Amino acid sequence: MKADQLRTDKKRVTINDVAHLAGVVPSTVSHVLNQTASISEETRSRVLRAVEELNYSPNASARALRQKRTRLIGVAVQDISSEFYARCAASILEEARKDCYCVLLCDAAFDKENLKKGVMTLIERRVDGLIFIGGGNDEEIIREAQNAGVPIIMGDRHFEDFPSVEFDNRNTVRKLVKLLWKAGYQNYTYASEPTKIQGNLRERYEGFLEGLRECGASGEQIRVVFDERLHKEKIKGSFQIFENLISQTEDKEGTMVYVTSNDLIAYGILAAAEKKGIPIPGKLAVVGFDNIQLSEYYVPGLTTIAQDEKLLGRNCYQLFKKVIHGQVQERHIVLEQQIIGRESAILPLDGIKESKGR
Amino acid sequence: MKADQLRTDKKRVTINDVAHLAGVVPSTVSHVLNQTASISEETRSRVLRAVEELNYSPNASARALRQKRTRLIGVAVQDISSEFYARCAASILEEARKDCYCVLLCDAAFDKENLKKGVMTLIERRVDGLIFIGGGNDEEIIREAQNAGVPIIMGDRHFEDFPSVEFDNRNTVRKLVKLLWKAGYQNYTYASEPTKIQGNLRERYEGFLEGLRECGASGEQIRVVFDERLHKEKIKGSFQIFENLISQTEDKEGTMVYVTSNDLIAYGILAAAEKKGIPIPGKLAVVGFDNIQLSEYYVPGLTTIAQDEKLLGRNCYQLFKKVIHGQVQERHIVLEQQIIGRESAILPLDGIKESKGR
DNA sequence: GTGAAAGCGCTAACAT
DNA sequence: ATGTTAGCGCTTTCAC
Repeated sequence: MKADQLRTDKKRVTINDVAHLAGVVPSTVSHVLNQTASISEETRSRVLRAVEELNYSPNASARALRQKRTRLIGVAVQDISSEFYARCAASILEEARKDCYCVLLCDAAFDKENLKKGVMTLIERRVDGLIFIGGGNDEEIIREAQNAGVPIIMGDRHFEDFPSVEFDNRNTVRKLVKLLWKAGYQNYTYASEPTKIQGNLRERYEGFLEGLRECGASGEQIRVVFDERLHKEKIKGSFQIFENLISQTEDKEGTMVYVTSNDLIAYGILAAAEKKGIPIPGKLAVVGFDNIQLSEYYVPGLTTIAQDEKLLGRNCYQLFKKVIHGQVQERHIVLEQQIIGRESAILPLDGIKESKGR
Repeated sequence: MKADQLRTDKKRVTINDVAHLAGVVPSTVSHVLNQTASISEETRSRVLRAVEELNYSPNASARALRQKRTRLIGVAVQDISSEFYARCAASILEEARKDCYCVLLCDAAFDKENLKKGVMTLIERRVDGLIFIGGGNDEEIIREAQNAGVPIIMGDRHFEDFPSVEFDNRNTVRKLVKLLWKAGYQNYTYASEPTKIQGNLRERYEGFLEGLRECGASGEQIRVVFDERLHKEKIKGSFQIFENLISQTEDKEGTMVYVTSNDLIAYGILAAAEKKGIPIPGKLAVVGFDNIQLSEYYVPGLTTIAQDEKLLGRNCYQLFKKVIHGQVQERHIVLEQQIIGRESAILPLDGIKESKGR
């Protein structure tokens, strides 16, 4: 036996076996199973009995080859280990399951090469569609899929005119900043991964700046920290960065509020602050992003921005279905985010949701 | 156009097109691409040029149909949204990618019906193997896959004689309890999802009881809480449960230590304790399970048990490869867990890892 | 209402 | 070293 040969050689039951047992011809079995022609009730039940008896399960590869569609959908995420992406994937999986679509997952793990290799494989698999969740700076990979004729959907992201489902990042953060200003915060630090790669991160940052400008904040009141370390191990990176930086804020008059692009980054800052014994939210306040499960119960409760991953996933999937059926009305869907006020940063009560949940 | 018809009808380039352009016959192209025969350097380069020029990408369905193997692997998890399962999946995805295997993910989302439907679809897809991570009480589903002839691997789980990769739950918890005893804790509460479904949870619980028995603890010192609410929304459920229960511990002499089956459950308890103003770890101590990313930075740092998800995933994948190649030596792999002492429960220093990371 | 027949794109055994 | 050929399991015209 060759080393690379599988021992999957066991005979599987085919449509022919079913046909034979039912005393009909394969195409009849196919028609019964797919309801693609009217079959007499008698033959129908004979066929179904044979299917049952042989425990027949149609071969999806053969079907795909013939039908020129696979009922496979590719989902490429930046990092399946992070709660946001995992929830997006879960949502798409849920929709797909109802539909008998299968999901081929591609986890870039923050690495462009991984993404490329994964997407190329998805193309070979002839996925009926490809949903990119997050990411950026990967035009070449998208082109590859585009040239292969794979319908593409962008989730939590925008790229050229590809159909997309996005959150209203800029406006939400602008609104957030205004609330913070109204609450009396004077000094602002924006803490995020570098924004060059991901457009949605850039939008958030711009919303941050816009909001402050509209409030009339001066340059001295604004500090910005972009750091590569905030990409992968966000908490650790954040803790390391702010363990040093944080002391500087103590000199300033008024409270420093940290606006971050991620709850985990916020936790790193909180951890650093606790270590230094800085009172929260008195001398230092923090706002996260994503509203992960823990954020409601962390002490202090984390003020953050919730994104409905389930809604994002569902919309991506539905957009995909529309695209492959050639019925696209609206190509760009924008979803609202929700500002959630808790203890880590005090927000004025009007207009935002106070969700303590307890 | 029929409603159900896709507009994927665009002609894709096939091996015939490549052969034609290169002036050879399809099988030669196949041989070049798969290195399955020796081809003269000259034809080889001609073929490759044609492949390049036409941007040819082989059709995986056709190949699968012919080869009777799909290079598809199914991964079924209990809940992709939780960090543990997501990391396991990420690890398998990483291994599979290197190998040009694709992963079809099935997320049960804690629902047996979901699992069943998902697995049936995976069977139709003719996955070369199926890795179950976690779960239980689903014999019928496993049988279905078994009868379909799909090689099965169990991860973080044991079922009959199926090849498996597990953690040494019983011994780890036994060891943990002994350390807690040695540290002087007198009162113990075990907090977990019900253990009927998942064998590994049962092992942990038994390790807990064994450890305490060996230490000579009396029945009055032991309390056990199994609750359905700890399955899905673990933190919320935990908080709700212990918000009431926790007060009772204040009457007792000595500190109550909570041994839990999950970090999130531990956080629910911590949140409840903080709300009640109970000093940690003075009057109440907590041990988690899984060592999620946040646990190192939470204040107080969470004493917990780390499981190497990457190692689990890798071992599952490698076991799968061995199984399909018919070379299985050891069918059951047991991995060590790691007890990590932090501030939420004090452990004696000897024999365990003090991982503060800062 | 059912059967006959072709073919989706690829690989593998065999022939040359 | 390359070409010929058959066929994987299914669907889908097209006859009857």
